[in-house]
Amino acid sequence: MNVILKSGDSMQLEENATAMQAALAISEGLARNAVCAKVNGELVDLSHVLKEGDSLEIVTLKDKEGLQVYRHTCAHVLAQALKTVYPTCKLSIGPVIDNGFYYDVDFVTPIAQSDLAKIEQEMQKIIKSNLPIERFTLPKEEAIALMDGFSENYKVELINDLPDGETISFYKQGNFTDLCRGPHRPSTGKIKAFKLTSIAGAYWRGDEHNKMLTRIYGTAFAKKDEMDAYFTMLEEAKKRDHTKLGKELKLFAIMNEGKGLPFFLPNGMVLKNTLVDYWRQIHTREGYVEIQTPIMLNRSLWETSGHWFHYRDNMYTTKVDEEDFAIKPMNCPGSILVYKNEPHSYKDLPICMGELGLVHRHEKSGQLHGLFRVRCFTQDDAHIFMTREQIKDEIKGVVRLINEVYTLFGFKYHVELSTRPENSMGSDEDWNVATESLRNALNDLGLDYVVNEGDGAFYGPKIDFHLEDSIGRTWQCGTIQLDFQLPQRFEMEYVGEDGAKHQPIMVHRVAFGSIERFIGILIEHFAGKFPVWLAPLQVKILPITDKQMDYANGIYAQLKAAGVRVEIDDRNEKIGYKIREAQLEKVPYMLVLGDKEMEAGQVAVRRRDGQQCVVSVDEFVATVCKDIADKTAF
RNA sequence: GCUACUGUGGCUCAGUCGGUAGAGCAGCUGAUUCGUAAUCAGCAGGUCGCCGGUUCAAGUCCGGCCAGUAGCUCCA
Repeated sequence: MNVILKSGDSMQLEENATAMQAALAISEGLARNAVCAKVNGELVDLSHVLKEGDSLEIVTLKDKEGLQVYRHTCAHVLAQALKTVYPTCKLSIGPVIDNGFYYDVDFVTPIAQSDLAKIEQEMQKIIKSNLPIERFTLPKEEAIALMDGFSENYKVELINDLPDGETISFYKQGNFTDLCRGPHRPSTGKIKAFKLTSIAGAYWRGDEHNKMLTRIYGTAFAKKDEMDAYFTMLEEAKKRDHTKLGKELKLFAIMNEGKGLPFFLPNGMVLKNTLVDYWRQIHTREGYVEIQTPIMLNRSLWETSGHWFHYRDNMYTTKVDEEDFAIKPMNCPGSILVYKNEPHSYKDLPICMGELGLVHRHEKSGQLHGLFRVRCFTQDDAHIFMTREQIKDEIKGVVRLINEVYTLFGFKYHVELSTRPENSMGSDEDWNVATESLRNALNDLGLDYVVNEGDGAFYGPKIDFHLEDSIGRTWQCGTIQLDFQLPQRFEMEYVGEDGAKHQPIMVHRVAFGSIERFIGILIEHFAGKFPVWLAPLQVKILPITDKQMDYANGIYAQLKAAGVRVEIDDRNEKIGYKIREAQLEKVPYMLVLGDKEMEAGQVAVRRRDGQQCVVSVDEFVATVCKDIADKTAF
């Protein structure tokens, strides 16, 4: 018989040959590295029997799918080890995730992190005994009976939810059998490098009303050095953790007196203000006006907006003079009141109203994390009020602006368009116009984007920006959301060309998202080594002895006059000590001043990255000023 | 909020079997005036997160609370 290979060539095989036999026929090396096969686009075991005309691809560990299957097999080894060490535990699910795998297990007595070593040892034994992994199938009823016999009630529940009449596949290795779609590597001995990394709680089926099971995380790699590289990468990520750097560089602090409520320290405040200055500059250029609305408004406003009923649990409220108030969790209602403060004509539109709004949201305590998830943060919010016809061009303007911001910081990003969800409000026509406008705006700009069908907000479709930091993690920051609901609830209007009243379309948008979160991301992205224009301290002058103090003071004054953030380290310390300290503070420029420089009217420049040069004072001032003006990074 | 883990001077951490706390850095004082990542010496600094319990005796064991970390759930 013949099968078609990935290359398009056909290969002749004996009748009833397996994928493994096909791999062997191609080459012994391929057979050795084979994890599973892809037959007619579906992943199958190597023991899969081929048929005439099948398309065949041998999957190895080099393929993403091959690595996933490998890790999945490792998850089964984990499960087998758990059943050996803890015979009374009950297994639930054990899938592959981005960098490894996990297994959710219900233990009679909880296990601890320290038990992982013992489990790993048992896994090693299973790997060493190189048990063959065999697939078999059963009809649904028998499958349930089998799992019931093992008292695996979670597995029984899973099978029960599968469609009637379906045959259920199982994988057996030694005395251990697990419900599984497969495929798997042919034997347990194929696992080379693995590690159990952590344990955590996880709800059965991801529902917080269900029992919490113990999740054991692990990872596996084809080779040990690949795994070592992975753990090294994690260590690197830890070094740039913004909570750690935030403390070391004295940028911000979160005190016990207010959890999730960050304090900005002087250095962090410089960073924040610099970002805000930049934000104002580009928004003014784009024709935005800026407003500020109160942090707290009365109940009737929040009833009109709907927050009082739908967002109550997350709002901080208070009662003053018998009247209920809420601290704003969002800026939009305030912005709408500003719009409604005077009548509008179609000639006024679009109105782009920006607000750096401080919002408070009572997020659950367990989800707070550094500056990434806080209870009080500043949104670089703006609302655009416009006519239906203006949607596309306005969206394009916002997308361009967000692109400009992310590009400046060197972030790559991807865009997602979310469309109408099931329980949405507004007419079909509104949704179509809006969604098409967003789509056309993205198409016009030639941007690639993913569509999330039905993932929009109930009040309108949206575009989200997910930015990628320097080590490949993604964060959702910018969003552009169309809103049909609030203009209606607040009875917003403008007078059209026809003299009649019309309802404006409203857009909510943020570029940074939350300034706090954005700063957190910047800290990690730059590992604390901010570009000169953002660095809290840009230049540190280091006189070698106090003989150079007058000279240092002169340079200090000159830099200060040029608007540079500069300090002199005038302590009686050796130059090596001063350099070390400035280096740890990650100051972009250090100026070493000794007799030589003083006599020549020069400065010895040491950059944070180790580069050194000697230049005239004027030349150095010009360099720094250019770095700041151009917002360049090094 | 849930599960697990953690909490010792400003920071990083040690503290054995329960016997009432230790280092380095930072700080202060003095000496040193020095050429590209730590000069030397001295001083000072802690109710061991908080509250309660067990014990002759608790940083250490137990319980509750507070806070942090990882993950889950959530982020209209």
